[in-house]
Order: sequence, then structure tokens, then C-alpha cells
Amino acid sequence: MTKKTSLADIALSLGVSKTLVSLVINNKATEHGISAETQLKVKEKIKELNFQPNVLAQGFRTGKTKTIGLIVSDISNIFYARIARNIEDYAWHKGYSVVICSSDEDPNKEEEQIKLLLNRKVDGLIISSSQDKADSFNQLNETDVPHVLIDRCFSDMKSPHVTVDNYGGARMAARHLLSQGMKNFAIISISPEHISTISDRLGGFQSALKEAGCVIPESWNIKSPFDKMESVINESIIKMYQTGKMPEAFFTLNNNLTSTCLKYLRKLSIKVPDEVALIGFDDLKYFEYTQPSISAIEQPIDRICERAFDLLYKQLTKQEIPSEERTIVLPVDIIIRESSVKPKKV
Amino acid sequence: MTKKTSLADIALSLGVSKTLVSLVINNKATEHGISAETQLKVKEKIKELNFQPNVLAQGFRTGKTKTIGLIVSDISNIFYARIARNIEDYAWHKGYSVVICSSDEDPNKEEEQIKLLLNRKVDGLIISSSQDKADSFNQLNETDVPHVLIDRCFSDMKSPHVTVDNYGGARMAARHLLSQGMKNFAIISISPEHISTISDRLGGFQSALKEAGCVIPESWNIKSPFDKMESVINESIIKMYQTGKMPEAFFTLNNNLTSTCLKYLRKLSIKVPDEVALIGFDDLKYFEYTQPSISAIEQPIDRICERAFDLLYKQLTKQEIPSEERTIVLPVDIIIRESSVKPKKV
DNA sequence: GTGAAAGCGCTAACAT
DNA sequence: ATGTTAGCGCTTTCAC
Repeated sequence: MTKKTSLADIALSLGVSKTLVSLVINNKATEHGISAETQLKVKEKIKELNFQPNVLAQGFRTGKTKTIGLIVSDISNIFYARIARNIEDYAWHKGYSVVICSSDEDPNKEEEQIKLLLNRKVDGLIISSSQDKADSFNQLNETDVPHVLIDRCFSDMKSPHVTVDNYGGARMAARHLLSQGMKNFAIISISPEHISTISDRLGGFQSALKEAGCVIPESWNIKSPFDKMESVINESIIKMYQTGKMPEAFFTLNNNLTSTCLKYLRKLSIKVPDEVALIGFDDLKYFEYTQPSISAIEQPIDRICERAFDLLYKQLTKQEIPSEERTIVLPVDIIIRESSVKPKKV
Repeated sequence: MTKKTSLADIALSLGVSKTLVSLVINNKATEHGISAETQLKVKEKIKELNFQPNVLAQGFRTGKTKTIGLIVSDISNIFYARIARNIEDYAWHKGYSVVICSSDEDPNKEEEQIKLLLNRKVDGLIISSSQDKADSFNQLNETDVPHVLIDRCFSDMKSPHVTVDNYGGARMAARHLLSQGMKNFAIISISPEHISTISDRLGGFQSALKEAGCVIPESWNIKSPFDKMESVINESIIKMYQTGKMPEAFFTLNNNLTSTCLKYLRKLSIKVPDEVALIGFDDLKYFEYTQPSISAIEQPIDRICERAFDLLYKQLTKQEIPSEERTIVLPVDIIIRESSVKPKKV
């Protein structure tokens, strides 16, 4: 690369000061009373020499990088991939780039990533956290680092966050199942349980069952570590099947669990929904094509991202966030397909 | 944030020079003959003051940011989401962060993104390009910007790239169909056609057909713009169906086309594979659960990323890349499931 | 209306 | 074996 043209080159070739050029670049010329004529002259020269300010130098000087960090548990999970895409789009429109980090549900890795991103001076952070406590975020608050939590959050949370109505969604799922006369359910979730989405979904489902006088036996409350999902689900289903005691329905707490559950149900040729019904939290377009098609609670991904980025942007631009906007809970929908509808008994 | 401790603070409090501290930080102390004792002293002070070098300043000074850019057409497409995840992992192990950009199949947007990333001084680029010519990349070559193309590439390509055997994979699909006695096929692809994966898959499929003496009528060579996929596929299928002239099989050129095709086939209650068979390029775990399960050509995503990152890393660290390693073509597999196997005629 | 000059925190060529 | 010094390219305070 031949030496790039710098701001100084522009100034020199025009016989003006670097200040002047800088002001023009940052659209502060007018407010500083620089004549329109001079501004034009500078702008033309910039075009002519195809000058692009060195963002690194700017960033170094101002401490701002026009970059935001996005931390999720796994960017290859469709749910988070879609989140990433939406956030990227909103960011792009405002001139921000996004750095992605997959935490693998590992609180320590997540902390490392936060540190790394801050050290790289990202201007803000959007996080779907795998932590078990709010410490990191309280610290971000204290140090005034713009950030917003999405998807998962903490009860004692001061940080702006946008989540969905996990509790309500799970209740909808339960009511849907109960309304068909089912009484025996198994829940498939991931551990650790401190993840708010998981515990809220668990809580919502259980609360509806309680109202209906149903209880889930401990052995049907299946929890699998993130990375052992396949084997745990497989073995649990086999065990149930062999004992001959099967629930009437499975409630799976995220899209991965749902498809994995279907996979092993099919493997054993267990008929869904005839023998067991299935409904999951988190919808995927593929659930429409599976055999049977899968019922699910659908989250408004685009809205989550829209609100989250808006919240972040307000912080980045030092706008006041009204306190009632700091905590956003979006409604979810239930999509009823084949997997959760028991065939009518004759 | 209270003023962060800087390298100068360390130097000052220890009564040594900034150079010394800098050398220690960058592990160049020993090769410069700094005594172990002094090094230890410095390291302890760094720990004590919890000093973290300002990456922005370092980057500004060295022109390196320990960041790479990843440009794909759409990060929410599962294929690219998985690519992103794999790249991110390899990058993380080497201390690199990754900035993601979705180009929306738009050559201009992609160019803008390349410029933006370079301006942000990413150290390297991994790109699945939507361009119709290699200009941008020739330029990257001339200016010695570390980069590698993946997935899609150009015929007159000097840049290191890793692709899969799209031609061969499509031939496998064709042969599989032909071997069952089918003769009439429709291809569903996306425009623009200059995308190498698309044209190679098209070419491979056609070449096998030609050998078998089959031709695809123009009207069965369906091309849809990226953003009109749904409607084009829907209407094409309806049109075929109404005319009463249906192909014996569809070959869809990527995972989105495949699932969209299945969607509209099902909508019309057209039986797959009985009435039409279906096989697609690019496998998805969900294809195992669809009704019917979908046959597909599977790409070795992890290997693509492994090789791509390796190629990039060699450039980043100024290692020589043997010329035979600059062009990597990975083999693909065919996964035969229900959708492409015609029921035996009695 | 415009410019001079200091300095952000770090690295590296050059001294000693 | 360690230190001095000159910037990297930009923003910003203050001065004219």
C-alpha cells in the first residue's frame, strides 16, 4: 500500500490547518463558523485525494471505535444467528460494526470476552448472558459502559434489558396442553438453571400445571448440560420408554432441545403426537416442515433487536432513557401445529 | 472510569523506561537481553496495577488490531452462521476477534464493507463474495492485504481460497437421480448466475445429464433473485402443476431453496418423492426431520473454516503459503434420504 | 473565521 | 542491558 493520504496532506495541499480539515470531517465546521466556501474547498480536496480518515487514529484519540460487541452463547444456533443479523443491520445503518463472540454458556469465557471487547474499546455491548450473577453488569453500570442485555437477564438488574414473556409463553404452552385433557408432562431443559429464560419458562409451565392440580415427577424434569444434550435426551427417552411410563407430552425449553427431542422420539418410532405430544419454546421455520410439524412458542426476534439496539444507541449518544423503557418485556405467540394436538378419541 | 493506568505509569513507578516495559509486554524482552530480574519486576508491577495495554494505541501505532473481518451474504443463513461460529473459534484461539458483515448478495454493499473493514484496519479478511468480478480481490492482492475467499470464488483468482467440489457434488446428485431411471428435471437456483457455487452446481448437474442424454427445458431452469425466492418458487411450482407437466425431480442449489421448495410442494399437497423427487445442495440437520426427510449434498463446514483460517493466519504471520495450498477444493458427500428415492414401481 | 500546538499511549530506531 | 526520542494521525483547547 502506497502511503495513505492523511488529514495533514489535505491541510498542507490546501494551505489550511489540520484543525479546519478535522472540523469539516466531523461536521462541526458550521457550528464553528467556518465559511461555506472554505468548507467546500476542503470537501473537494477530500474527494480528489480520496481521503478517508484513519479510524484507528480517530478511535485512539476519542476513545470511540464505532464498534459494538455482541455476546451470545452460540452464534450457530439459528435463534442467535437471527439476532446477530438483525443487530448487524441496525448497527450498519448507524455506522457501527459488530464483533461477535460465542460464550458457549461459559460464564468465565463470557467474562473474558467482555474484558477483551472493552479492552478493544468497543463503544457498547449487547449480551445474552450466561452468567449466574449480575456482577459483571453492575460493574458495567458503575463504569458507565453502554450495554443492554437481551434474551436472558437477572432479577436484580440495573442494566437496560429486553426480554420476552418467557413465563407467560410457557403458561400458554401448558394451557394448550391441559385444555386437551393431558395431565402428565415431562420438561426438557438445559442446566445450569440460573439462566433466566430457562427458569422463567420452567416457572411459567409449572404454575399453570399447579393451577390444574398437576405435578411433574422429579424424574420427568430432565436437565441436560448444554454440551451433553444429545446423549442425555436420548437416554432419558429410552429409559422412559423401557419403563413403559411415558408422559403425555414433552415441553422443551429451546429450539435445540425441541429438535433433538423429536430426533430421538423418531428414532424409537414413538408416534408424535399420538403417543406423546411435543411443544417447544422458540420457533423455527423448519418446524413447519418436520414430521410432524412442531408447535412452538414464537419470539419476536426483530422487535427484540430493534428495541435492544435503540436502547444501546441512546446510551451511545448520551440520550436519556426513560426509566420505564429500561426494562422491556415483549409478548410471545403460540404457534400450534401437529405435534401438540392429540388425535380425538372416538 | 477513573483514569486507566498506562504503560508510562508502570515505567515511572519503577523508574525504568517505557521501552523496557513495552518490550516486556510484547515478549521481546529476552531477545533484547533484558535481565530476568528486571522482567520480573516489571511483570509484578503490571499485575499490581492491573495494567492492560491500550489496544487502540497499540493498533494505532502498529497498524494491527488483532481483528479479522468476515463477510458473507447473510449471517442468519444456517450455513453461514456455522461458518461464522467455526471461524470465530479458530480466531479466538489465536487471539483474534471477528467482525461480521452480511452483504445481502449485493456487490456494492460488499465493496463498501471491505472498505469499511480495511479502514478499521482489520488485519485480514475472510469473504464469501457476491461480486461478479475479481477486481476487489486483485486489489487486495496488490496491496498485500491478508485475505482468503471461501465458498465462492472466481476463475482468474490469485487470492488464496477454499471451496468445495460444487461441480462434483452436483454430478453426484444428478447421477443418483438418473440411476433411478428419472429423466426429467427442474433446477431451482438463485440469480445472479455469476456466483461460482451456483454456476458450478448448475454445470455439474447439467454435465451429468448430458452424458445421459437428458436436457432441461428452459422453463424448468428456474432462477430467482435472492430476495424473491418465496414468490418465484411458489409461482413456478403452481404454474408447472397447473400445466400438468411436472418434472420427476427438483435439484435445488442451496439450503434455502431446498426448504422453500419443499414448503410450496407441501402446500400444494404434491407428494414427495412419489410425484416429484427433491435433492438439494447443502445439508441441514433439519433435513433429517422433515416430511419427507430431504436428501442433500453435504459440505464439510468445519474443514472449510479450518483451512481458511489457516491460510489467513499464515498471511497474518508472514508465513509462506506453498502455491499448491493457495487453492483448496474440499470433497463433498451425498446424503440420501427419503425425498430423492422414488418408490419402487410394482 | 482560522491556526498553533499539545498530546492520546504506544512502539521502534537509535543511542549509550 | 537499558534509555532517549520521535512520531503514528487525529482532536481539541486556546489564541489570534
